[in-house]
Amino acid sequence: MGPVKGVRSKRMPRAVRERQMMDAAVRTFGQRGYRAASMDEIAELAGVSKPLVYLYLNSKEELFTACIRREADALIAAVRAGAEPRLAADRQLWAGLAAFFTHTAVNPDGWAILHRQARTHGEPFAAEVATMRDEIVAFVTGLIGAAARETHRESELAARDMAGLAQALVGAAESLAGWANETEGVSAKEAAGTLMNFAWMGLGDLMKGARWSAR
Amino acid sequence: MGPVKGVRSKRMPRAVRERQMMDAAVRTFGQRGYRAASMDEIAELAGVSKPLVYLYLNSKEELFTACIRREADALIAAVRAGAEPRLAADRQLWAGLAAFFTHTAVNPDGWAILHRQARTHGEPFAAEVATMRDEIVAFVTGLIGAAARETHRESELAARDMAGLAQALVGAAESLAGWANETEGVSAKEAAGTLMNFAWMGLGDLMKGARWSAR
Amino acid sequence: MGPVKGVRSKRMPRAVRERQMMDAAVRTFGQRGYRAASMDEIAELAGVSKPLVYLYLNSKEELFTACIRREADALIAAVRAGAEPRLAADRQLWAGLAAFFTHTAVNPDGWAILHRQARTHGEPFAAEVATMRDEIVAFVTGLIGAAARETHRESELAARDMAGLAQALVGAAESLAGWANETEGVSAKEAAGTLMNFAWMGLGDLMKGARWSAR
Amino acid sequence: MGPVKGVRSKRMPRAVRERQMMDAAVRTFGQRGYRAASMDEIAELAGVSKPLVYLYLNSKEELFTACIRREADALIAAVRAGAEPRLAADRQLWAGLAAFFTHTAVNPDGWAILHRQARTHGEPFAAEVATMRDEIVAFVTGLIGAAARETHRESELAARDMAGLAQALVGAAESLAGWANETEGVSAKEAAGTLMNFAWMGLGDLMKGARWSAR
DNA sequence: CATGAATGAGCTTTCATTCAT
DNA sequence: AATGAATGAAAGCTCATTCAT
Repeated sequence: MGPVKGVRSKRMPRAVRERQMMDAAVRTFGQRGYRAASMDEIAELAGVSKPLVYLYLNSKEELFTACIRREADALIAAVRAGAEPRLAADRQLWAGLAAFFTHTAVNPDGWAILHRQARTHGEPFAAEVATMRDEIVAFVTGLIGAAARETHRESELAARDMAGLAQALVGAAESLAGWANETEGVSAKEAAGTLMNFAWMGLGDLMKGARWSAR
Repeated sequence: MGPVKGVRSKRMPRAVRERQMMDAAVRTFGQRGYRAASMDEIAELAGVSKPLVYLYLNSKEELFTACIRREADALIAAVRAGAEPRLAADRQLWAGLAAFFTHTAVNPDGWAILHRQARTHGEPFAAEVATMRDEIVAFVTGLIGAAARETHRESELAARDMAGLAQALVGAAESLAGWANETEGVSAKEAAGTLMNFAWMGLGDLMKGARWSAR
Repeated sequence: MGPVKGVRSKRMPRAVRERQMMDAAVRTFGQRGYRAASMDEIAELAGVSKPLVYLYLNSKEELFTACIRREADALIAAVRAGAEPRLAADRQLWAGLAAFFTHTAVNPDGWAILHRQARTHGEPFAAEVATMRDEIVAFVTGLIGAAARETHRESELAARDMAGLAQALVGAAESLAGWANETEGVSAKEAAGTLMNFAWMGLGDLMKGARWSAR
Repeated sequence: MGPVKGVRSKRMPRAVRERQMMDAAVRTFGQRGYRAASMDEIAELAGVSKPLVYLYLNSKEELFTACIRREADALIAAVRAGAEPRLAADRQLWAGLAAFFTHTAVNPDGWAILHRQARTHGEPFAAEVATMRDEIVAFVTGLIGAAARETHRESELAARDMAGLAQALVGAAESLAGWANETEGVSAKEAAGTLMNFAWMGLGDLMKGARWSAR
């Protein structure tokens, strides 16, 4: 089971300790929020004394920034790993969404930090996460453009339209991530399916009985 | 000109004073966040002494809750007022979205409280705003259902599907609200149009050149 | 006897409280030094809570600066009050020295702040007290010049020589202040007499053009 | 080139290591002050780990005391070496002063420790440096007595007067040391000359029995 | 001989909240 | 109706000091 959280286990190499601290910080920041989280609590959860946290991570601000970066990188990596580039664009989108829902479900504190906390506590942090979100939006925009080219020789979608659409899609995904994690029995794949139906087919078509499917 | 903010003017009826305090609180909470906002700052901005804030609003927590309620009610009212019930369901949806984008653009501090702060600072506040969001989701779900009935005798959309779709739609709207407020020259109606295209027509149709229009 | 130090006596006008705090701060800083003095100790000695000290004096740094200024002003005022301008220059100097020794004897903590602490704890504070010392040096330089003119039509003392002499005289006075305060039974007037013997008889010869030389 | 400061070089004899540490400590204490200097900084500047500093010097307090002693001994030695006992008393005094000004100019951190820091941070340290100062004052008192005997068979200077004069002279010297080190282009010999003018010409008259009086 | 890992204790500062008038 | 005066409690951060290797 590894060392029990909250109990001091002495003399570990720095890298290990640092990981423990970051884990504790992500959990505490995710659940309490940046301001409400105290360094005392983080240190206790990590099973170390407060000075050690400062020795390794320097300050609350730097610690939070480090958490944001770690979680952002992990999320991006998960999505990219999910969306295999050999697939068709719409299938890539579906797979990316599924990976996204899976990752956020498995890693709720990290998701809370990125989605809620970082954007609520001042420019430096918000900028950090905005960079990551922009990366995802760009990724999605690229997929939409690719899909358009695959489907029709001459797409009628202007660049600015695509940006708005990508914003809407990402926002919808973020919202569904919360919903899926809270609603009993909604799996990541299910959520991804719902969103693909919504995004790809549109409400109008859905009402006529049309459905998007992986093939 | 009315009483200048930040300057003490004596002896006003309670209702007026209370309004001044709430205005100051919404602005301060919206810009600083719940924790970073200090009662000192709120009192000063309201032009009253701190004990008076406590006399009327009891505590920081209650004050924040009161702000959430006031802003939530105002937002719901704006959306309901926008979506005239005599219109067709899709037009109602469009009108409601336009009203939503307009209200959030005009009232950014209130929107920040609802969208960011309340959800980030603990259950009691999150629950408060969840209630409002559920109300909006229910409203949207109702519109989707109505549209389905208007269009086809037997809708194939199950209740649970509709809930997910409504979640996605509301999330997309929230995301676009931020995007529209930050992006130069994107009006509320434009944002509503973008979202209707996305939601009603779907990416698939959009690529074929189809567009949703108010008529 | 007034309110006993260290015991809380409630609800006093701000000016009174502020004076109590400054008194406590001068005493604590003077005896412990800037760094070793804790705001806790100052607050306790002043008979108030720590937050009140911050409310009125803002920070440890500002509090220390305020102490320096207050004590510097008091010392300058004491010396100026002692040296009646109607007297001959040498008598003015004697009177000023006597006032200086008296003030430092009566006010040892204030003197410790100016002479020891302020100069030992960083530029901002050192600059503050340097200003005052320069004022005193200028005052003494003026007296030396006046005495020279009174005694001999054409003084042979160059400006730079006088600056050095004034530095030496002030340094000697500072040193004697410590010695007189520590040595049993040395009064302020006695110390002033000793220093006048040392300084004046030397100066008197200098003014006649005499110089000591290595051979 | 010798080992570069701040870089670890392994396995040196204890005496060498200890010297490096003391050098680093004198510099750090002299520039930052006793409290503001951190053992971390000292260890880093010495190029060793903190535990080694503790192993050799035991504690911050002992380290500081050791610095005071070393610098005091060095200063005394410099002054004694300067004042050749074969010379006449006034020339001895001049030479001693010149040596003093030279040593403090060359060794500003050591002088800061003795003159400023040690006297500012509590009895134990102040006592340490007071011993050294007393030694210098006694040395000067001896010179004054010798000069008096050389000049006049029966000196009219009582012992206590001489103590006061020596205090004044030493204080003047301390003050001039600061002035000379800060003022562009004032050499040690020049400062010694200024002080001899000030002091000796006055003392010369005193020895002839002259006295300044308030009337 | 030498150090990486770790902490107890203390400091400055802030804030929500109340009392006496 | 309204406020100047005051505080308990806690938070971020630093530092001298020690252990285990």
